[in-house]
Amino acid sequence: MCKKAIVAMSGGVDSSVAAFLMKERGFECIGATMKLYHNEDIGQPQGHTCCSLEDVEDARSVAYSIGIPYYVFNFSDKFREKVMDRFVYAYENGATPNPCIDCNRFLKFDKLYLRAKELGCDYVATGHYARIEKDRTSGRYLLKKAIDSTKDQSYVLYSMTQEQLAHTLFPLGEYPKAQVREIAARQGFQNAKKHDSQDICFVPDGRYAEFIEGYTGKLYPQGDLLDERGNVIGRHDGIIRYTIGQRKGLGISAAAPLYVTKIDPQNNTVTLGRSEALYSRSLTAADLNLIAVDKIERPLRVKAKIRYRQSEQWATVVQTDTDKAEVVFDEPQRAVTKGQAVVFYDGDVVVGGGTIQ
RNA sequence: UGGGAUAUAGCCAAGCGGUAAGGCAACGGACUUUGACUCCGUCAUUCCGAUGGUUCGAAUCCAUCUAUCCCAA
Repeated sequence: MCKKAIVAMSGGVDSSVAAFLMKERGFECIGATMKLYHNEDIGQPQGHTCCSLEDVEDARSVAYSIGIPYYVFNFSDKFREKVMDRFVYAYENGATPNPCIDCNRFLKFDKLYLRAKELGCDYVATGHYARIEKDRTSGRYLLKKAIDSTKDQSYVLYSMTQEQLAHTLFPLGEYPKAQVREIAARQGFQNAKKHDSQDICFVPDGRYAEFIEGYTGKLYPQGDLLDERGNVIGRHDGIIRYTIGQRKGLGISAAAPLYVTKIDPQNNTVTLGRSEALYSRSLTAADLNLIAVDKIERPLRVKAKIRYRQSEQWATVVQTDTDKAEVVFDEPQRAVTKGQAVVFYDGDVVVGGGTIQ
């Protein structure tokens, strides 16, 4: 008998084509959109968010046209707890979160996966650009980069467990983006020309600091802007508005551009320095998740990424605890930022990753 | 009410008689399924503290005024 899968459908092109491909491959599919938040909660009366009414209608339309049942699941409580609250907490503590990673970890491959099981499904399928393969020798499921390297999303999936990988399918992993759009157009999907999403889904205008203030009802007080020696050189507009390596919006005129080099939530200060002051050679990763191996037995040579869009850099990883690792780069890296993810690669294979401390 | 110096865009600053460099900041755009970085573009046309003067022509020379700084009292 054929396998059964839930396809996460956001209303966008990618997940629509993913659903189509799943159906083509003979899976018994259920289309599902996760209702992650209510627009009132994020101060958006309407508009382009990843689960707006408009998106739900796009997803429903596609599901109907390919002939699969379609549901909307209300996961807003979980999303609030595991994505938005953590997002706010990170900024309040001087870190810079990546909510997409949390959404994958706690919603798509946890909450949605559990729901899939309840509905008798064997798999969760999504429109991510990445590949999953089973390694014959180790018996482990491997997470690999997408064929289309320009769209590869393996970075935001590093937290996936073996069980999750065993029950997840990424039908787009083998396709270039252009071909995905062609398929959508050929199938006559109404969202075939819809623009690629960007920004944080629950902060569609990109003004995340305003979101945090609206969400928490708090105001984040101004504080001192410090130079490298600790001298006060200006005022900042609240610690949540800054991230390591940031140049814009500091308002301080100097001989050379200044960048944020340190954020101190205890003293409510932000330190500025020159570009050269931003480089560091090592970092500590927490929340370590390993995919290709069970444990890093000895110092491992990898290529590592410390942010979503960055070329990989040679590094050596030493596991120091079950969920911790030390990473030393061959070359100093610019703006290593607390809260962002570091992901280790061996060629196309994701070895694992963690959260930068 | 002594002597000296400086006054150019939000900040720093070039310019030394021929019709306002550059950097920083700011703003706009590109890039981008996180925040950044980066890249591209814009940014002194009642004009160079004010008022007069010299000159074909002045931010550039001269005079006066104003402001600020330094030294001496």
